This record gives sequence, C-alpha cells and structure tokens, in this order.
Amino acid sequence: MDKIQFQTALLDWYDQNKRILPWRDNPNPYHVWVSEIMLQQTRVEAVIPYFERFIKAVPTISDLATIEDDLLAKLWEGLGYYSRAKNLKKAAIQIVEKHNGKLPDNKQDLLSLSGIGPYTAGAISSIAFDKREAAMDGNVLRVFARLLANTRDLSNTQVRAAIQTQVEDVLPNTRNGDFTQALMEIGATVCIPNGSPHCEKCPFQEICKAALEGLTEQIPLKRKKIYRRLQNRTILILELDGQIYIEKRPDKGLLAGLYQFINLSGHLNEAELESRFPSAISIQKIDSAKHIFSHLEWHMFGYHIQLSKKMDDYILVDPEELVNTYSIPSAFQTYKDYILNKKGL
DNA sequence: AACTCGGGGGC
DNA sequence: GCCCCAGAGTT
Repeated sequence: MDKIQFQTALLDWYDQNKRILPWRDNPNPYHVWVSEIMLQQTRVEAVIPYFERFIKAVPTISDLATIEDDLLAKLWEGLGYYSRAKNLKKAAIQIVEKHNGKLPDNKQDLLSLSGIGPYTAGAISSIAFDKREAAMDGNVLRVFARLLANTRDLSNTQVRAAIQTQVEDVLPNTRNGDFTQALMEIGATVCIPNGSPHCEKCPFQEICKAALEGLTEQIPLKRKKIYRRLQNRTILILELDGQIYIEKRPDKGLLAGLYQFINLSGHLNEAELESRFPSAISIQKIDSAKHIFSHLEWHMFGYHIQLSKKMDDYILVDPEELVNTYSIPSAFQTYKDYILNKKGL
C-alpha cells in the first residue's frame, strides 16, 4: 500500500464512518478552536453538551474576548482543566489585539496564542484552514505505533518526534482537515486503547504490523503507574437562615478562581468545630465523600453547621443562586446535592 | 524531563 | 480499582 492508497483508504473510511459531531456542522475557525480546546484530554461525549451551550452563549471571538470571568467559569463548570477556559479568553483578547479579530491560519501564529500547543495548532491549521499540518494526539500516536509495530515508550520525546515525521510523510495535498480528523476518528472508534481494537473494521488490517504480529495488546507500551497523594479535608455547609456561605478559590493552582463551600484541612471532629465556630446553633455530621483528581485524592468529611451570626470574608448566597450562577467544581458535588435535597433546610 | 491541572467512561 | 482521554503550561 503506497502513500496515495493509504490516504484514499483512510479518507474513504472516514466518509463512511465519521460521527455526527456539533463542531462539524459549521466548522468555522472559531468553532474548531473552541472544540479543540474542550477536547484536550477530554472525551468527545463529555464535550458535546458543553460545546453546544458554549457556542450559543458565546457565539463569536469578540464575545469571548469580553466575557465575564464568572460566566466563563460557569460555562466550563464540571468540564475540568479550568485553565483552558482562562487561556481561551486570553487568546481571544490576543486575537482581537494582534490579529484583527480573526484566528490566524498558520501553525506558527497559532502557537503564540495562550492554550494552543503543538497538537492544537496543527489541528486548527489543518481542520479549519486545510493546511498541510500534522496534529499528533494520543489517538494518532497509538494508530501509528500499531501500524508500524513500534514497541517503544511513546512518552519519550525522540520516539514522538520520529512518529511525527512518519505522520507528516503521509499527509495528503488535499482534504487535510478530513485527513487529520480521520486519523483521530479511527483511533477513537476502531484502534481503541483499552480492551481489544476492532481490527476487523479497520481499513489497514492487512498492512498493520501490530495486527499482523498479534501485538495490538502490547502496543502502545503501558505508561508507568502514577501514584496520587491523599488529602483529608472537612467540608462545611455553613448556613445562616436558609442561605449558605461560599468563597472564591485563589486564582492560581487547583480549581483556580472557582467557588467552594468553606472547608478546612484535615478531618475535624465536632468539638474542634464548636470551638472554631462559637456562634454555631447546631453542628451535624453529614455525608463523607471521596474525589479523585489526576494527581491527588480528597477524602472529605462533611458537616452542616447552622450559624446565628454573620461571618466576614465569606459570600452568603441562596441555594438557587449558588447552583445557577456560581461555578462550583465536581469535587463538591456530594455537598451540592445535599443542599438541593434539603432545600428549605 | 517531571510535575501540575479535572473529571468521567469503560472495563 | 485502573487506564486514558482530539494536551498545555510551569518548574
């Protein structure tokens, strides 16, 4: 199978098997950009509802450049990797100021924008502008590793660079956007990472070295295990006459700039909370919860504390307002549910 | 090169 | 539980 045959086989497969996805309806550069940012380390199925809501709420780059930070955070609530949203707005401002309000079409200028790295620059320039650029994501890496039976560690920089060159060598002279998407699509739906790949549905089953040699389970090489550090925390539903206290997280670090219930480091008992909140009318232990991040784990105790006096520094909100306007990350979902279930308190 | 940064789906 | 996902930014 020569290069032309490879391209034709892949594009034919794509034409017959591509999924209907909202960012493919009207793939203007802005839509492609937003979708690519949302799709970073995030599954297609998770992105779809966020993308549709986001485009309705923020239809253009100039809308994005001037969006209120809290609204932006709310539109990203639950999607994770929240710096993506901040960088998205930052890049929109850069585009308005330096690129006449239009997304640049070439990889180099795209790379200068916040939140756009090598993969996303290649993806946007090929998908939105049909440029002859490679976009190497986890799918493409895996597909090529299997095609060529590359048993090396794909986290290695040199191995990735070699595969990047191999991808660039087969890029077509037309339909570059479809070619980029087709490589990822076949990786996501046929040449899948977990479980067995669906080689019987693959147009390359007769040239794929991993398939021919029975190595699809061994390739790509398993990445080494990552250990998470554990943190104990105590989450407080601080209530004053049916309203709840929340606070804004610092604008750097984990869950930056999002809102949260008042919480403390460690697992506190009722006596410790009594001395810390002398104006408490009642202290009731509620649900415990665990939340897993990529690199750490929160083990949470929960307390519902009714107060008799106002507190400084914190934000007092109605339960409806808390749910409808403040972006509260999924780590606190158990305690959000507690409030919703107990509304009326 | 290693670490930070979220959350969830599928097994 | 465990793996990994249309990765980028920082250290």
